Amino acid sequence: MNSKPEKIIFKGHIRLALSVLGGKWKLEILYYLRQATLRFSELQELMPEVRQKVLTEQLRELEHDGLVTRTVYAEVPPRVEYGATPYAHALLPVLEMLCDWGQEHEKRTEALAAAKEAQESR
Amino acid sequence: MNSKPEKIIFKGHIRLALSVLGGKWKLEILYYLRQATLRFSELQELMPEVRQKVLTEQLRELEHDGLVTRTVYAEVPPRVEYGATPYAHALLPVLEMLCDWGQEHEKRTEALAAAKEAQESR
DNA sequence: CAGTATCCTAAGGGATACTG
DNA sequence: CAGTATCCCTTAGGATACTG
Repeated sequence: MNSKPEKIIFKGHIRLALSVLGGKWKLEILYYLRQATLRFSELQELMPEVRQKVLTEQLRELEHDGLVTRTVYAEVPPRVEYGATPYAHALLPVLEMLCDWGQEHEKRTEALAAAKEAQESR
Repeated sequence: MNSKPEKIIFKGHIRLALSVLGGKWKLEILYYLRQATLRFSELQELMPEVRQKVLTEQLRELEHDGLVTRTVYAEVPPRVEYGATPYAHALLPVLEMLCDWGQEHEKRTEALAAAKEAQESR
């Protein structure tokens, strides 16, 4: 058996992950679905900048990739609820880290900008 | 002070992170630079599918966002080395998790496909 | 070696309108 | 309510060629 401790990351795996998560709003959707199922309209309210069409598309793709569940209630008016699957939940820590990093990055960028300004007004 | 334990993720932070890491090859580049600095040509060999122009662009953007360092050695022929900054290193755990997840996802997808086939030949 | 300079294509989304 | 159906447009990234 190959017991090489070397960490081998197959390019394919990053690429695969990116292909699934690459949509502009997918991570955000998953984040909103992390704890509760939400109706389509609730997601829309949370993300007003996203067009219905696009939101639907992204949800369909996430569903296809097994990250969200879609439950249709045969009522009038129709009700559709979206939830996160276990596979999506496995992604949450990643999301949180990404977010923390984004926060750090923001701080850093601001600090840099401030420093630059100070230098320019010198 | 606001001691609300509630986890607030500002949309902006995911979006910010995505805007920095969104390039098609950026995560992969960062991965290759995780341990050692590499020359431009070495990166090219590692990622033959990426055109020079694109590789250059992605590197420039990463540099601009403070994720990679670019060192030019005034030699003939020119030598340029790229390295990862501490900010990039803070991202490595995320990368690894993403990768692991990609691997899981692959397995799952294969399992699903196999199951489907079995059912169809029934 | 490590780039720029052009040109071009594909596709992910955006905007608006219509419907079961 | 929760979608489809169109049309359109930007832009990231690909292909090829040229240079300090």
